[in-house]
Amino acid sequence: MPKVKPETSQARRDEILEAAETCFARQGFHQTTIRDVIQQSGLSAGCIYGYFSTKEDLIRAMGERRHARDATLLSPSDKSADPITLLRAIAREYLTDLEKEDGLRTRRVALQLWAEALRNDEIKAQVTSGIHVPLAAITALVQRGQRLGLIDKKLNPSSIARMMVAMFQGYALQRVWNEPFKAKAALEAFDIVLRGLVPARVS
Amino acid sequence: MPKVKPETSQARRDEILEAAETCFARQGFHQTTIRDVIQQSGLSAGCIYGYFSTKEDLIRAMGERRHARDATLLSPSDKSADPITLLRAIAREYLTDLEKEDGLRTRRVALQLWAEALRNDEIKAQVTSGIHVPLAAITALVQRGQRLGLIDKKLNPSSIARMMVAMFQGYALQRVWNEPFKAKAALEAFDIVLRGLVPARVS
DNA sequence: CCATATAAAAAGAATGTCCGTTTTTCTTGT
DNA sequence: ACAAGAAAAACGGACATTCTTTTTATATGG
Repeated sequence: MPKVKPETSQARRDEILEAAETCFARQGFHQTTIRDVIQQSGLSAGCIYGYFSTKEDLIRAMGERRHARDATLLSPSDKSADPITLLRAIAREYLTDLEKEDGLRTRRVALQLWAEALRNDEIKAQVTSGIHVPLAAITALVQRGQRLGLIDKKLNPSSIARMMVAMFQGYALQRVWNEPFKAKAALEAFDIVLRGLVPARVS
Repeated sequence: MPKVKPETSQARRDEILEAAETCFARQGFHQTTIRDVIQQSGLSAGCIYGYFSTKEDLIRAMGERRHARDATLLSPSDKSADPITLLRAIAREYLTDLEKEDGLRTRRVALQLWAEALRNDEIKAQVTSGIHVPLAAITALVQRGQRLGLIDKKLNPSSIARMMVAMFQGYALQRVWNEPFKAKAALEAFDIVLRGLVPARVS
């Protein structure tokens, strides 16, 4: 019974996704034709449709791939250091990743997905769940900081989390438009926020 | 000479843009067909192509329209109140506008434009110039604040401006995805940033 | 260990729909 | 009445997808 080894099959799939990502980053989902993906991958129509039933399916798979990547990026290093330090570590990791050249392609696709989420519920679920993970992590950190007295107890943890995530996403936007972006400067700006979190000193 | 009055002509143009905006907000640029716009507007293909030479042209005009709207929204009220208050006023205006239901349609189109900017240089120019106006305004305010001793002189004004704009844009993203968004909570979070700006007290 | 049969996988041509745009015809304002 | 504006039909091309043919990998029999 001649069936190709699963690892080979998986490799082909990745090959196709890789080619598709290149095309999508360059031209967007809807300007990219299957022919483009064919050309980029060096494969054929029949082959691609063996792995993805439809172009939409390919986009969905693209979303999954991205989702997985970001989930690992923004999850807090589980060390039980103090919350402020951990927040800063998360920001640092995200912002330096943003600065890297090779993350650009990925982030261009991410922006496409953000827009796609407006009209495709499945993509939207991917995108929002991709947000909720870091939201929850940051919220938990802030709460811990409050318990430790490092962060003003009057502040709403989830509002803070939303603000930080908004910042990160906004930076990502500026980055893909090739606006001047320096992780160092962005991190300094993030420190301003951290400074604003500390409880007012009673005088 | 039977030519329609310019005001009528302008009204038609707006009518078309209005219909297009509805379609674009609903389905995105590339899922919207000219036929959709025809149906939505109740006009005809010939008519639309009399006002816009091409679909791309329609998208470009859409971008201009949005650009104009946002330019007025984020420009600082020119009063010479203290910079911190003015920053807060800008944030307040933007965030409450974001909360309004009728701004949603517009912002959905904005997100499409953000993605479109990746592959269309004209749109990209619109988008980035739409950013640079508030960036400059906020930078100037921060500088004034520093001169007045209200803001820590060690901070880089344009980094701060970029951070704030990133925040605003990120909030806009969350908003169009129907994530829970409350202008009040967002403004409180913004106040954290403002608090972080004040110079460290010498003790 | 090689040869071969076989079914999956890939290639490449073919198909039919849909869409942007143009052209032609009709309507309307002045 | 007449030219411009608008409607509606028509066109050509491109695209996603399918279908047919060819190739390839593997399991089995010698």
